[in-house]
Amino acid sequence: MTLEQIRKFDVDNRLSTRPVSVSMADETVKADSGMAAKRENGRKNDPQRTQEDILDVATEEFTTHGLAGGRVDAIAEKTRTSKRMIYYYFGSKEGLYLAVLERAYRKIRTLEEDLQLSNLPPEQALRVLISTTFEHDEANPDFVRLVSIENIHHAAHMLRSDAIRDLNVSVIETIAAILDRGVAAGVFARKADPIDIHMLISAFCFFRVSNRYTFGTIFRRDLSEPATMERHKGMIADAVISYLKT
Amino acid sequence: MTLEQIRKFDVDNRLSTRPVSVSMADETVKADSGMAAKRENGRKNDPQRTQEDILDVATEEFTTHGLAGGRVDAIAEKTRTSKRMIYYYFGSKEGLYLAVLERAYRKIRTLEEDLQLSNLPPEQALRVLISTTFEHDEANPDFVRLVSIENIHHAAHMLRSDAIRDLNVSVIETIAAILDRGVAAGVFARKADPIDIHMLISAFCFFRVSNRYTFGTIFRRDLSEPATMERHKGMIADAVISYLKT
DNA sequence: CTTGACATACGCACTAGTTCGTACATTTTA
DNA sequence: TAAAATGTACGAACTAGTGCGTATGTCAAG
Repeated sequence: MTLEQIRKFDVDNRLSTRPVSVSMADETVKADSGMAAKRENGRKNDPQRTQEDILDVATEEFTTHGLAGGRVDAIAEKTRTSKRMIYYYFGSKEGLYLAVLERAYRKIRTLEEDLQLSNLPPEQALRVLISTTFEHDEANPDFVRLVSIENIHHAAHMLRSDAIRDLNVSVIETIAAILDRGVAAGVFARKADPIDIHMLISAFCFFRVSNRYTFGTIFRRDLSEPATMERHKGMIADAVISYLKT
Repeated sequence: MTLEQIRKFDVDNRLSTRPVSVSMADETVKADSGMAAKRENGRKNDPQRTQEDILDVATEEFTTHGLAGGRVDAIAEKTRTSKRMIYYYFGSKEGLYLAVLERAYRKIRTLEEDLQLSNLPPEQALRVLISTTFEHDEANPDFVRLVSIENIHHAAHMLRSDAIRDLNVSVIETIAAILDRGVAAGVFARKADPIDIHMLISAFCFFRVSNRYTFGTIFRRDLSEPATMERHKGMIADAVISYLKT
């Protein structure tokens, strides 16, 4: 009971925004807005680089050991800076974790946006989208890991971040448009729910990466092998499309 | 560096089998073999019940907080016994976690075995199998959680347990038989790999549960709603079958 | 059917080592 | 010189694991 309370307090308490902990929000703005001259010459003070460095190391640590398993001291050691700086910039372990999570989400948003699918025929557009999702998850195991960890924690941290919630909406709109065009053109027989379709695609792509180890151990199969990857990519695309055509 | 070493040492060191820690293996045997008279009357010494009690609480703790996040003291507090007993029976935190994991796997093995699918027509057999998988994952979020946690730890604990590895093989044989019959009967056009098909089914069913929180948060959708469940169950079945028929 | 030796089951209270976080001092930049 | 950035050393709380003593049940001998 006492332990539970302490643990809960710990989590709730992380809301207190430390001096610079908000700097994550305008990070990019800062970099663009004028005085980024420090980075060029090999001077010393370089907050942006320091923060990025910390985030890189922290991502690695958290994705490998989980949130509770990740050690702040271990992160500090692998950084070119000190533990003091982690707390200076991110306020707390949870603050750091949240920053890692937000950065991971921000990274993928950009990738998903510049897909021009509206001029492709529906079926082909869907295949491109599936291909992209597949390759994205395959190329970003860190992201997959973080999402898995978030789920273990009931998405508690994601709830606090408005930024994260608003992201994947665009994917749904893209899918919805493709489905509508497909039905209108008569290539898709079924009027499916776009979120369901997104889930069908996402589940497979995500699972391949998230459950790589247990699945690989049980069935003694290396899921990262190129031939296997190609076969799987084709399978999920065929499955989705044949489903929509039925 | 030092921290890493210590952590690794910690993990490796848990192999040492404590006096009674093997009792998990012949747990059922013990219970059946004669003197189980203790349990009936409300006497005091009751190893089986104590161990079960500990495992119940530990399952809850680990699935909620992860392996590193789970606290032995917290488990001990919620048990009707003491922390000393946890170490008496399971040797270490990792030992306890492993016991939890094994029990979870053992539980599902029994369910999967008594499915008589060989006399059903292929398509229907597959639908029943998919239905079963779907409902199993839905009904056992603890199991799903544990597998997710195992993946974060690179399936390190599963590797040590021979018992776990040998389980899911039967599912593959079942699927292989169905696919063969389907192709022979001409209802399935495609000669698919049974492990791939298992993955396609498993991924969706698993993802619905494992990513419930993040998915629910992003798309504001409650995946445990009956109507949604039924729709999803139908979707994955239709997708798999239409894929095989194409 | 007692009695006593012995093994198993159990609990209190403690320890050694971590782990997050911070107070204080110092340097760098503007 | 003020403000931002950084390093060092330390502490309070937590956490896995244990030493030691007690209770409970078993079994064999008297």
